[in-house]
Amino acid sequence: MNKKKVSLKDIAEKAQVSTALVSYVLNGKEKESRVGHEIAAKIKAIAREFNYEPNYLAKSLRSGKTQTIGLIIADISNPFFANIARIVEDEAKKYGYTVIIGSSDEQAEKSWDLINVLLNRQVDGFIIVSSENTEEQIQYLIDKNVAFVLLDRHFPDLPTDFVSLDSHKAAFDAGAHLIEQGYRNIGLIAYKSRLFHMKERIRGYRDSLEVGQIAFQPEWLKEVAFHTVEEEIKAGIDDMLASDHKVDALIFATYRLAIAGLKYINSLGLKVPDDLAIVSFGQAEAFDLYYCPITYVLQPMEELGKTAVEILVSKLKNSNAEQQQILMQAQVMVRDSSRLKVPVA
Amino acid sequence: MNKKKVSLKDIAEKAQVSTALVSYVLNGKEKESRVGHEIAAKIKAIAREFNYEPNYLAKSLRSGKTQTIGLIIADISNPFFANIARIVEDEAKKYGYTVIIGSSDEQAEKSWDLINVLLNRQVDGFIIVSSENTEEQIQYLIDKNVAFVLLDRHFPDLPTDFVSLDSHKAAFDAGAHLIEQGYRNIGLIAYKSRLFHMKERIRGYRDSLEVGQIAFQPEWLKEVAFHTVEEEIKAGIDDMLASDHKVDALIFATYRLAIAGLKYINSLGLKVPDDLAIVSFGQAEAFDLYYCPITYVLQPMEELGKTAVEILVSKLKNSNAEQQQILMQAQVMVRDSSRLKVPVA
DNA sequence: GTTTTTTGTTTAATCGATTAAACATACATT
DNA sequence: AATGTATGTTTAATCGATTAAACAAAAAAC
Repeated sequence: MNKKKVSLKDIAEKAQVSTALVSYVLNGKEKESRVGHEIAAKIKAIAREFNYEPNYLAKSLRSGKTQTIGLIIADISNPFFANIARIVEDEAKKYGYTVIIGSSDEQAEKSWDLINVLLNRQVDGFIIVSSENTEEQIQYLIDKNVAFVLLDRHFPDLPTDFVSLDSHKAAFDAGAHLIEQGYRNIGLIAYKSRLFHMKERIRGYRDSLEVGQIAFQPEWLKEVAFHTVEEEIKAGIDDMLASDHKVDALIFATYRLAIAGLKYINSLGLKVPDDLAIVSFGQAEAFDLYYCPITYVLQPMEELGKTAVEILVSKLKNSNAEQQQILMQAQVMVRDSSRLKVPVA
Repeated sequence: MNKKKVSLKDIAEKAQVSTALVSYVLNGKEKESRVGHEIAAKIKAIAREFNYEPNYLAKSLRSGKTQTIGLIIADISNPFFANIARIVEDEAKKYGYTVIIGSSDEQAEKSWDLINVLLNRQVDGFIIVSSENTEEQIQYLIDKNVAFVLLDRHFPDLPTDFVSLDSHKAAFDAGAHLIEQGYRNIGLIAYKSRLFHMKERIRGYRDSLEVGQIAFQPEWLKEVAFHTVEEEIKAGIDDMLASDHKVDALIFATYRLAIAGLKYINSLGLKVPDDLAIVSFGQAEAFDLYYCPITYVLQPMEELGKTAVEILVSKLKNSNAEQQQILMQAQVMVRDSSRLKVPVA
């Protein structure tokens, strides 16, 4: 609906030259194309006067580059991803890229849709937080030779660039921390998922028990389905508490799980950490506000996001740049919810 | 980086016809353009076989429409805006639009940048959550005849479409609710801002006191600057508590303010609601998790977002559609933080 | 005074799709 | 047979920018 925009042609007409000259001058190619000084100055003046802004569509159509990145995440209304999105947005802008965000809701099908929509929109590349069962999508991108970087989650069997968290180490540290604080019956609530990072968190947790010489009890590990989190968490916690090896500490593998779990723990009237110590992945304001601040696994969000953009941009510049596979370290931020266990008298 | 995409021309060559026919057929204009049945079928078959997807850039360049909406918000990492963004994203997709989100950080300058970047990207229209002092930007869009809808905030003096909350009524209700629950010394923490919705929240609060026949005390109202929220809130709460008319209830005008305020209230060891009742704007998970669930002003986010998209889309379809100015009603969701005041013995 | 080189500028193809207008046929009317 | 009307299909301009190649005129070389 804009008033007709100023085009190269308008400037060319006004300056009485061809559009070629205008293009050369406005792209700083006066030297190579040896444009006359006076004409160049004249063109610049007119461009300024007309407030000329090039048409990105035309540029993109010609160049095949849109200076646009597609960011696929699970859900922008989840604080974790919203944070990531913000960081990616800011970082991309530094390199002159615009970001288009799409939420997959952890559904492979939606993820497919997004990839297709964004490819149609000719994004130059993708940053993807993969959902379960999307290996074929990734393979498709590889086959099509589309540039992309996986963020936060990756597939160990696929040869892709990625920037993820060392989930095994993070979960191990979380478990080790609880053990150190005197807890012995430690449960983990994770998602039921084939995703590698989730499997790694489970493995890290179990390894921490093993190193701590604690015999793992099957009922300590609950893997809940994405779409029935609320109910399964309740049942899971009930089960853990009814166990012969009643848990005295609980690790949540993600922020969403922690929110749901803590709500239920509240409703049971359990006191944290006396009745149940807590460590969770994913920092959030909610944790600060809890009556007992929650110990959490701090993920280097800023670095994760920035590095992903960096890698993608360098791939876009040089398509045969070396593959980068980066695992970043998390840090256990100790708060009250995992304070030293008071031995039961 | 994709393998060369299939274009109309490729199909035309394969089918031994001109690109015009292919275009007609694939756009369902076989009838009007009376394309032969066999040829049409052939073209469709080839298109399917080649897995043809039209190039949006070319389409857009020709049509002048990009089927893209620019969404300008304060900060995507703020849950309130992230929610809005998600709703807008989903709703826009239903109409075939893609959304590009930009965060202004409440800074007029960044907002300008975003508008320019997005205009260059040829977005068809905007949905804008305005920052302070951006009236001239809005006026610029009006002058340029760019389609847009203001969301959540609007300028009463500018003739624009908008979808906002009835902030006066919402704040009034919040105040009235507290009065009804027996609180008499009610404070309000708001942003220091010229923005209308903020002024309205303050006015609504004051009107509720007046109707409740409570004499307003200047120290009950704190307007804190955006960039020094933390410190100013602390000072403000200290002041309210030290007052001769010590507050027994507090309203927060936004989610961010509530988070900062509650943290400080926690650290002071005050108990909600016995020492201080609370009502806040903006629902959030954090409120559910608080030891005493927070009474909040429920904004009809879903409807706000959907309606904004709807209005914008109808404007894009018909540029002289009637101007829509919609104020939606919020609802006070009563929880424990504003329970009936227990009279001090 | 030619020929070559340098300097300055224009032409025209291209990216991929859309669409009015022109152009062919075939068929129907009178 | 001449004319009119459907029915199919192609041509070519267009959106706005880029850029190799062609062209022309002036300056340098011999």
